[in-house]
Amino acid sequence: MPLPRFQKLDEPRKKTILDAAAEEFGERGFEQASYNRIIERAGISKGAMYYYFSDKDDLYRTVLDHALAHWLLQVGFPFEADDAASFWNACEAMYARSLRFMLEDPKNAALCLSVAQARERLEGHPVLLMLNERMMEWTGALVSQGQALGAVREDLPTDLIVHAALALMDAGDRWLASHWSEITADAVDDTASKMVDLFRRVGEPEGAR
Amino acid sequence: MPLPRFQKLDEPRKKTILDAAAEEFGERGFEQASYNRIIERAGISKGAMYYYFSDKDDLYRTVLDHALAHWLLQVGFPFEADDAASFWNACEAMYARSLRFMLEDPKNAALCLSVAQARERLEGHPVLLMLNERMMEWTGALVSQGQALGAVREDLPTDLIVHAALALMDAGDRWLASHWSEITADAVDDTASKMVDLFRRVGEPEGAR
DNA sequence: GGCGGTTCGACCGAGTGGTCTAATACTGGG
DNA sequence: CCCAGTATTAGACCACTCGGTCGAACCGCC
Repeated sequence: MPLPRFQKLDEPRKKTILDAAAEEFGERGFEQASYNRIIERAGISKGAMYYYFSDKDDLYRTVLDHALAHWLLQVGFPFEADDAASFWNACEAMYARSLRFMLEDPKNAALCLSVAQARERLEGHPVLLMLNERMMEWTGALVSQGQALGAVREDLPTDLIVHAALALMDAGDRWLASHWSEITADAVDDTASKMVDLFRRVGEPEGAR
Repeated sequence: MPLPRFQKLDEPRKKTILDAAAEEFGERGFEQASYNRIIERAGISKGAMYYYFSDKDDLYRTVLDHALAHWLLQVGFPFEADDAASFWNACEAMYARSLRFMLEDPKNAALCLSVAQARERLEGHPVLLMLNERMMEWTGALVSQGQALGAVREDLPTDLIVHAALALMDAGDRWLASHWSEITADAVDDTASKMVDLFRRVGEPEGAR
């Protein structure tokens, strides 16, 4: 919710500002990020910045909104499954999309990771907590769908499965990050397949294979 | 590495100071923690604090050292395994100890979680990074032991397994934290068993059961 | 009295998020 | 073409917190 004036800005200017903010917030998180430094990075004056955003909070929300929108667009869809096998295939495809997203847009990737961090710390900026809750609901829905298709076990609390799934996802991201240079673009599908196998092991009903 | 004078303080005074610091650092992490606030909490003057610790960094290291020492003592040992089955049993016992540690000493638990956080963010205070590296080496050794006993698969990169294991552990802690009130002391073993089953699913060789 | 170890808190410079005024750029109407 | 009035920009300034310093005071002891 930037002040409406911001929307009227020409595209490159908007991008410059949002990019600078995304970098700073991504690198340091909300608290540690310096509004002054963002202003400096964006090559804009303080007055101008406060003319477009009411405060640091406002800018943060705007930047996160953008990143999340990108993520949903690029990763979340399509997801179509009508039996257990196609469910796991769809997961694999989605995971591969997620990897590509991280690879090609590290700036937004860092922001998305900060959402995961809020989950890990159980605290953080209210906006992070809210996004994280949405993320968990979204994952919960996915798990339920899997259960309905017989792809996911039902003998554990759903929220435990959700936590485990998200944790594995983060672990994968982290492992990927520490092997960044070795991951060529066409190794993505292979990696996704390996990772989703871990998800299956955790999530599949006993003796499903 | 507090200044040697600190060691000569009487026990309750030391405890007051370290507790205050552990709380603040545990709640907010190194950067966000306020040295001034710790001083206030400890009910001590600034001059006295700087008389015992050379700076914020020094205090942080000291506090983390204490917490880690406690953890190792209470959780790390004993761990004895001479075949696949006893390996997983030992894991279960260790996980149960870890749960008890978290339950009965939330102050230190929060500090230990901040180490996990450094892993998740791939950055943080140098001391956190170092501790985290030690933690990963330690887990890596555990995985190797498991592999030697045929309890852990060898078809994945070791460090991926380590990342996955630590992630599942954190997920368990988090899930536990959000069900804090429901966990009675004697439910610990049951929970540990459930959780280690997840570890087994991820870590065991194909078709081991 | 004087000495060393200890405690105190005023003070410092740097950096924070945020405000405000004055100057500038841009607009449409006469 | 000029001018009034609005939209935009610049950056000095504000109060505050931060980690850290320092000289004075205090205390028990010889």
